[in-house]
Amino acid sequence: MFSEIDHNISKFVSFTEEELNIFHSLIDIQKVSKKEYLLQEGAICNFEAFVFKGCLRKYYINEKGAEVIVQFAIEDSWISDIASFSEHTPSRFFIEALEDCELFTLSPEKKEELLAKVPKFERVFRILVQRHLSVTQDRLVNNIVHSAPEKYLDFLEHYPTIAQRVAQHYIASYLGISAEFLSKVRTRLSKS
Amino acid sequence: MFSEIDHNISKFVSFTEEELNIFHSLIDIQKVSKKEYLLQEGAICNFEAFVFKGCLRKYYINEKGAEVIVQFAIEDSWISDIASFSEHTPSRFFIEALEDCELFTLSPEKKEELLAKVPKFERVFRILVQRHLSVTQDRLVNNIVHSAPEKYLDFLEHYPTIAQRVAQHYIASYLGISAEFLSKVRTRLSKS
DNA sequence: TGTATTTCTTGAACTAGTTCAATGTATAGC
DNA sequence: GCTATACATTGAACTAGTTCAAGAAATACA
Repeated sequence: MFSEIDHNISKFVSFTEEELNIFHSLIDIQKVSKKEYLLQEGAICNFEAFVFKGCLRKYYINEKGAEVIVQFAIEDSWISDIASFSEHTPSRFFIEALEDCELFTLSPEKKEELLAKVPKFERVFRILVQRHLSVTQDRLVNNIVHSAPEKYLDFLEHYPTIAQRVAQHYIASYLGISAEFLSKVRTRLSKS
Repeated sequence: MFSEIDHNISKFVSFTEEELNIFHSLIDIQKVSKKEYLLQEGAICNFEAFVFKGCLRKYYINEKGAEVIVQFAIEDSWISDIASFSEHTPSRFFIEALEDCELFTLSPEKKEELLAKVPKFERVFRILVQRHLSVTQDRLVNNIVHSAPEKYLDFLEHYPTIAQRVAQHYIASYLGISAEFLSKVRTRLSKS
């Protein structure tokens, strides 16, 4: 049951049985059904969640009232609003389950407790954030420079499983293009 | 001489005199003249640099041969290529001084040494990366959703000093719009 | 199984932003 | 102070992407 998350954190730092037990005692299991929300705008995000089953989207509503998807999370990935989580400020984001999900969650208090008891976790979280930053920077650059077809192909390459699991208009929102145009891009691509 | 950098890291964690001395003994001072490069594409980034004087840009060259600026760094900010730095892989980026600069730099080896001697630094670096991630995420979202005038106004608001210090076509590149269009946007904005 | 709802496609009219080329304006270095 | 070079502006022609509206296809679920 803990094998996926143990594997995920052990990519960077190795832990003893004992240390992993402490970790396990501090994380909670949470189930979220499809269409349920893990986080609502205005709430303070009190978790860092590791997905071990299911798929979620994180989005916000812009000034024009449109949803803008900023992240999809599937198995073996983490989702949270770090700014809200670490500074205890209200979130701008919604996190919604797109499928029935099973998650491990860590609260700010338990995270501090974990860091106090097993300081090695500072390193794990630093590296996790670092990787997340690297991915976000790539995505930013990708987004600034590439045309819609390029962005879509890039998405397919990076997230082939997500592309099959979520509705196309969600992908359009994630890529920052209109759903109609994505559809046109797809037919154009399939003709070549 | 160390006061700026000490202040920068002490925003998150407080240190004893002793700990700061260890830190100071491990960082190097480096001067870079205008138009000189701190990092070239293909090289392995062997530093995390804190700018205490001057201004730099980080960019890469895309498939079409165009420069794409991904970051400006001025006083009191950090610049590096984390992916290359932490995984010892060749960088895709150039980092060029736009003015004469003075920096503190930390090599991967000395960073490890610092973390070993003063583990509290894990926390500092985790929080620094976390903040950087937060800023990058905002920028990404901003970029996906906003029109050129909105992006430019947003830039002016967030980085008023940079806007005055660097050439306009660099700002255009950072915003992901053409230099000509930025010029048109500016005249349009000044007429209202 | 049938119906409601959500998702996807297509076309026509439009808009934001690009590209290219030409001209004007600063600035740095000698 | 002059000249070369880098930087900024403007206009005209173009292209990528949007918006709106309507219909088709897929899916969910009672």
